[in-house]
Amino acid sequence: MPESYEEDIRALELFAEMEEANFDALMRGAYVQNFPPRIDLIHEEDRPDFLHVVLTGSVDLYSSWNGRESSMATVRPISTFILAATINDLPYLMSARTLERSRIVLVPSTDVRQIFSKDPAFARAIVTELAQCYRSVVKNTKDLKLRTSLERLANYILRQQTLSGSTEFDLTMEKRRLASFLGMTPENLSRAFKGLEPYGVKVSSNHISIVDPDDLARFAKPNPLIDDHTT
Amino acid sequence: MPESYEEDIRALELFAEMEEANFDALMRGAYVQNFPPRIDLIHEEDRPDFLHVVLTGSVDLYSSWNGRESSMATVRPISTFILAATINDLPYLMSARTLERSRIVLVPSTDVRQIFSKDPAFARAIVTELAQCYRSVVKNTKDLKLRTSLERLANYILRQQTLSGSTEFDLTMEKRRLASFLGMTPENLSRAFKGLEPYGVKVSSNHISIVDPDDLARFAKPNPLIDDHTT
DNA sequence: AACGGTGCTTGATCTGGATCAAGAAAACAG
DNA sequence: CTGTTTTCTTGATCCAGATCAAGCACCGTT
Repeated sequence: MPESYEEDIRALELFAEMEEANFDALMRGAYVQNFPPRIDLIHEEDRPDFLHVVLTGSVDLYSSWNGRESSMATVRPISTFILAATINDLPYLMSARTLERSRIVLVPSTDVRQIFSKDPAFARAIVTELAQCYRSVVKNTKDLKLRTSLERLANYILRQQTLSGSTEFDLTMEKRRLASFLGMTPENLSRAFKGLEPYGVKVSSNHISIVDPDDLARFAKPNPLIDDHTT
Repeated sequence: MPESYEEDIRALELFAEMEEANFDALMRGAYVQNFPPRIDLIHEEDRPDFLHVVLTGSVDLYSSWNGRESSMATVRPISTFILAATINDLPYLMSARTLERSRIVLVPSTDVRQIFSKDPAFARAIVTELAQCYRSVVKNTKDLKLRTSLERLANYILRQQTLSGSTEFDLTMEKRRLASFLGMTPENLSRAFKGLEPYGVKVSSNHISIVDPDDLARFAKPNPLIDDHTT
């Protein structure tokens, strides 16, 4: 197993502070795999045999019920999913599929649980991570329950602007997935983009440019307790 | 500080396995308080000075944005809120108010964080609790994104039936709050109850009776990955 | 270059759910 | 008990967003 990606994993907050010996033990049981696009990695209801770490590419977390499907989140390098199921050894609540060609590390769940119980620094990191995940989902719920679809899109665009650090950027996912993530249909997303034109949002293909961010913000009314996903 | 409620708290999974000395230290800094109905306990954006434990009564967790408000969850005895903010020392994402007269224990957050870092059993329990909270919110999101309001109500009724262990039970919250919790207006909740009559749901005031649970289940299609809040 | 496939857009229509308004029923205070 | 307030219900109307249908743009394949 090449040293290279182990360093990347070690750099993750989740693994940064743990004992060297324990980290090595975790990595000993782990292995890397390359997946083509659109491959189902895990499925709702499965047992969490592995903790997954995305090294490159991207992964879609989605859920289904009664023939309907909804995109819940996107996992980008370098981060893990789905920790909560692994830790409590309970069935996955979401399915995961690669969006593009992806390199993914698989760490046996039993190893994670075992080392969790003997490495306090690792335990501390897991708690921080879980609390963060929890807070993210709460923010997402507030977004869904308190805002209209137009407001959700406006705030999504402002968040992407912050992430990219520029008033011009490319969408990081295809529009049909964005629609599902925001809880709307592709048709309505198309119309919603049009609906934001009066606030200075220009869209061509997957390129977005914001004429006047303040103008857009006056409509979107972004709020750190919903939109700041770093805390 | 009377022994009585300390035993109740000790019985909580979160505190059950920790060292006696550490539990005592936690309780030494804690104090109990009685609150009348409809008192705001904490407010979004506040710093988490205390971990709250509900001994009696009930507490509504809700959120606001842009003049709108939505009920997110109800906390019933004996359980805690809001752990995630306390642990990571980050602002609350939700506000909390008493629904009825309630006895609540306040445990200083600094004590919780300090003892968390030196008591492995306590750390383990916190992880389990956080993972459970996380999974609950994910289930709630799936409920919201994958189901119509009528389906959400039908499944809510089936969940309450399971909890009460009977096909007849009383609603545990007023209808306007239930509506908000389910993501609909009070007017529409009223109509939704009517809409479930064909499936054998009878409502009079806050008393519900289900004529044929199987009939209702055929419509509601309950799913453990959304509706079973014990895992 | 022609092709099929897929995603995106646009228009027309439909519907679930929100809003507005008013009356009925409870809950509460004096 | 009585008047007041709040919740719940019902009806009428309105609107956001879903669905249906068709055309268009893009992209990799052969």
